[in-house]
Amino acid sequence: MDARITIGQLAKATDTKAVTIRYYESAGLLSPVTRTQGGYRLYTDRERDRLIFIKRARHLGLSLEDVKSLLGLADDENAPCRQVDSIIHEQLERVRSRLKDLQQLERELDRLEQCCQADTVADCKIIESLSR
Amino acid sequence: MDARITIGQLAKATDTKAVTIRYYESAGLLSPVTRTQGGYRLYTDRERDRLIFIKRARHLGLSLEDVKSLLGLADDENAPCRQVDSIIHEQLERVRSRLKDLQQLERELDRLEQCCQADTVADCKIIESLSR
DNA sequence: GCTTGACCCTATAGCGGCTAGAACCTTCAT
DNA sequence: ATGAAGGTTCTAGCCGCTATAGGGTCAAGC
Repeated sequence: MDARITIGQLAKATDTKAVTIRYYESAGLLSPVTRTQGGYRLYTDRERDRLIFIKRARHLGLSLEDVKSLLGLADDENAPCRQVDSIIHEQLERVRSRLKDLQQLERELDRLEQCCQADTVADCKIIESLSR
Repeated sequence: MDARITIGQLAKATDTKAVTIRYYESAGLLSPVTRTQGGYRLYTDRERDRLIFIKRARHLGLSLEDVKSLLGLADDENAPCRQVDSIIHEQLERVRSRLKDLQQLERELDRLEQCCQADTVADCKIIESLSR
């Protein structure tokens, strides 16, 4: 336990790119425990778990800012769960709103696609529809 | 007819910001017919219509690159409609794929939201789920 | 003709979340 | 001692705008 791994090993272990890990560091999400004399970043299981947490949260579509908040809350056992809830809830609302937009878009594109049987742009209903 | 309007008037007429119009110009989508001696851009109805076309296409979620292609096709009466179709079709596919992802996401977020009734982060199922 | 104020100009930097590249340094096995 | 593999920092690019700074132009009213 407490084994130290380099950024490349951490990257492989979590299926992340090393550049992305460095980027998360610059964004204040994940720091190496220490460095070698030559400046190589070193990580432990703790950071690996943290990175997995980050990836799962990102997979939910959360912004890095939200992920940062979640990490802060996760670090404090006494933090009110309500704040976690509200981050998730707001994301759910964003996703639902985006879904509505996309469904509307799908209908429009589908209608457009259906309506054109022409050969040339001169008779193209799609172009016509965009030009009105 | 053939009245010349400034960028601000075009912006108001099409509900676009002047900076955005300039940006479209820099992207090769829309140029003023001419300029005043002092360098002010001047537009006619033709550019207004073109900008409306751009806005409609953007509203369909098309990239500026795609919009540019559509404009090129629209300018050529003899261009094959097939190319227009395929731009629309590919966009529809992208939208459908994104819809699938988002629906999956909605389910995950919904599940997460349901499962947490705790007071503090120590018992929070959401955090637990992210940490596993 | 002159001033005022609304409008316009260019150039540059920033957003988010990475990704790519250059130019260099470290580590480790042989 | 050497060479390959992997690490370092820094800078710039992607998309589609948006914001800011620091200036110039235009039309109207006096």
